[in-house]
Amino acid sequence: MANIRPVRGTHDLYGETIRRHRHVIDTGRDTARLYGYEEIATPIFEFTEVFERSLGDTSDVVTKEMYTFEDRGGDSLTLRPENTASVARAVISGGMLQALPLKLFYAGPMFRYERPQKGRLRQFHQIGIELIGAPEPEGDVEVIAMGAQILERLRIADKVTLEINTLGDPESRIAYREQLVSYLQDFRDRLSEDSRQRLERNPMRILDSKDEADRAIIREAPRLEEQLNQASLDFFQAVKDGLDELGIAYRLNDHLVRGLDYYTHTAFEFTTTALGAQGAVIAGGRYDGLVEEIGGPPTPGVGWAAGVERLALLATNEPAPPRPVAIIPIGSAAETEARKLAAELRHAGIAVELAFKGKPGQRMKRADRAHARFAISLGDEELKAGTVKLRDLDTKEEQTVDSREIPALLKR
RNA sequence: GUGGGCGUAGCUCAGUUGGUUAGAGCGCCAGGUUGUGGCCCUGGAGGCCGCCGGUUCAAAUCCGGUCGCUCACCCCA
Repeated sequence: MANIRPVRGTHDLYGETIRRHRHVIDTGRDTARLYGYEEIATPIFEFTEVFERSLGDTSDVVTKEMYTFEDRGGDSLTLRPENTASVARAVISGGMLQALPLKLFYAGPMFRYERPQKGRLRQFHQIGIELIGAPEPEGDVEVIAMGAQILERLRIADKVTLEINTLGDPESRIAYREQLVSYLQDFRDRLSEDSRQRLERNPMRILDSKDEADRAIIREAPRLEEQLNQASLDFFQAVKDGLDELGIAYRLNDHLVRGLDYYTHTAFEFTTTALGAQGAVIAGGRYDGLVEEIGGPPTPGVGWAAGVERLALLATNEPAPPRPVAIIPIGSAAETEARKLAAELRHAGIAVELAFKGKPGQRMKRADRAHARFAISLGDEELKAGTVKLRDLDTKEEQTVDSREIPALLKR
């Protein structure tokens, strides 16, 4: 029996789990609507090049986490590990850059070849937004505010902390990186093995190392904020002021970094301590160099992605599903009438639970299990009189009513 | 890729120093109740004890391997 199973790191979603999942996505989508963001759905796979160019060929995602395969035509394709690159590609492909700024929302599955653990899967789901073509810090603020509002609406804002940092503009960041590398070179032998590799590939990541020895070295390292030019400082200040205006609390974290060159200015994460080792539930930042990197004109952008599974693990108080009405025919003559009534109610927008078979007692039990609010029963007597019995399953009150009144009665 | 924990019914789990037909609770199906649910009672279905091999008169139990799940590292949502 254990022979047939889903692929490692993938899950079937049903019942309670998918209800929570849907709740997260619906909340995100509706909140995006409030901010004027339009939904976009891109394919779940792209030419491999799209991700290689956008994520950089040294990043972990590209070097060991992509689901890459060759199709029958010999093209190298990759299941999307994240959606920002796809959206940027779509925006270029579709000529959408003519009308900036673009405000986009997406939801869908992403794929990374990793060992699964709590809050981490091979197929997982993200919702996200991208604000493309807005260079202003007000854009960063809007995007962060939307994330905060989604957390509020999910009623998990109290479990999550917003952390922000700035990487500065390209000039500041490049200057800092050189300074950091030259500092760290002196401690090369004392760095952890992981960090020695990061020194080549992604030195800013070392700032976020969990290794004790690394941390000691980092404490004395030059600070990015000391390298920021005035434009970068002004930008970051504007973002912070904007958050303050909206009453959005945040914590500065100067170890919060992004590795790739096209990331600029703001980096932020909404993190929690409630999900084991996976702290980030929403993560994003400004990526002013990305669109150009994958072949479009220089175009600024800012956005974030949120892990649906992670949010769903936190948002355990999703609303109860709406309760249907059960129809219970008694005797074969009533079956036809029951089906007609069910059709009528369903066309009136009322959810109906109608069992295909069973004795009245069994059907009543089924109604109960479907959490029906009312049970409508009808047998020979009712057929003759043109009535049905309407039973309130919570109070057990039962009344005989004219069957023509039913839709109106239930609509209330 | 590396390390820890765990694999017995759909689910949560018992199962003594190896010893007959492997159990419970919940859930499921049916009956008690041929026109009325939740509670109760009775009965039933459902297990290659993850898989392969070894030790033994005898293995769910001991040993080896393997597969899977899970948590953690790296990295990330």
